[in-house]
Amino acid sequence: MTQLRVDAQENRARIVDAARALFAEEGLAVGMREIARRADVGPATLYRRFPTKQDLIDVAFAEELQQCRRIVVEGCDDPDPWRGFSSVVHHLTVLNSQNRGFVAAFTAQDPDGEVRSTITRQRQELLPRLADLVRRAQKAGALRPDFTMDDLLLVLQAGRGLFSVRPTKAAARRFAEIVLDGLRAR
Amino acid sequence: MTQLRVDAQENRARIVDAARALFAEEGLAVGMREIARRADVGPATLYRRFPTKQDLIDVAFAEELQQCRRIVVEGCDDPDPWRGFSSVVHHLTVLNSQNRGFVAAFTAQDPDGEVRSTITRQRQELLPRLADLVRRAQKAGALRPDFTMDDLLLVLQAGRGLFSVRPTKAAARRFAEIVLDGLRAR
DNA sequence: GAATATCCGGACGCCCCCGTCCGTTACGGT
DNA sequence: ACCGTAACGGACGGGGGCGTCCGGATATTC
Repeated sequence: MTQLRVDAQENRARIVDAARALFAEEGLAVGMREIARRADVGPATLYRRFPTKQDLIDVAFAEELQQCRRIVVEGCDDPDPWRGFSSVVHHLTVLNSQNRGFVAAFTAQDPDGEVRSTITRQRQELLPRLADLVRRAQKAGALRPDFTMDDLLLVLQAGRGLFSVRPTKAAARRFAEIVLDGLRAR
Repeated sequence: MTQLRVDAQENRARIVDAARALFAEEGLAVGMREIARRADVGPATLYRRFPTKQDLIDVAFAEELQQCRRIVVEGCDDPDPWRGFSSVVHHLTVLNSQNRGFVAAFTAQDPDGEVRSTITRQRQELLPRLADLVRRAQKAGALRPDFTMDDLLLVLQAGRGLFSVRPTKAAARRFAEIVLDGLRAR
């Protein structure tokens, strides 16, 4: 791929924008057609740039992925492990609540092959870091000792349920607050 | 409607069973066709008995609705309001986790008319009771004073997110435990 | 064992999505 | 200004769900 023609670049950009918006609002289940319509582009153009929905997902969530990465890295670098941990939970919960598709994309296993989408790779890098953060927070006596990584995924997954009502940031923050109070060591 | 012919009764029963199973496993979005196939019945037969999906939902969730009602009533009758409250949260969370469709059906507003499905009526009866339980638990100093009914719905909605992973009872129980620890007054 | 009302399900027309093909448009280098 | 080619999108065949209709099958009644 040398260089796209400028009109093609514009179309590609509009497609990515549309996909971002629709994935965030409606989730990953939106049809390719709907994305194309929103981008004001024919179906063929969409498929030409992104033969697979996964290709589109990878590009559309690149920004969120960076954001996610920043949240985790910053949390892990915090000298106070509990503050780092609660910051991660808080921010990831809010991020989820603002983007219906992202957690789905982040959590989804890619079908049994070696496909290894960008997102999968990121996940594999971030999870061990989080596990370490959890360990440190527990050692510091701040995080309940029976906490496991499964619990973390549990909480993040639960955040997805918030979408059934209204994806208010306030609601997400409140939820994170309650959960974090439940996770603190007594 | 006088009395169904016995073969028709059998078919109706199989339809309800199929709907119950599919709603629980897949959610309310399952197609009428799929329900009919699972019940080993033609589409027309399904539509003859249940012209609307809501009709089918009402009948299919009758049992869960009773169960839900029992959970709430028993919780409200508990002389220890915190024990009652936590029992409600715990059991409703587990109930949710076992049934993808139920919370959706219970939460859904019926479209702006006076339709008033059975489920809607139940909800309108149970919510005030819960509000009272919340008030008593707070007065007893067991439930965090800033708790609101919105928080309760928030938590129950969040429970729906658990379905994205695996609807284990254990996971649901664990989630309820964490949340309840977060809701307890300090 | 017929007569009859009840009930069944295959089939229909409609709509929408899927991924692809190909005739047309318009960009960009000369 | 011209031309080669990248890029476009309407249209296609296939598949599936929707709610309904109607000719045939079956339970019930006498």
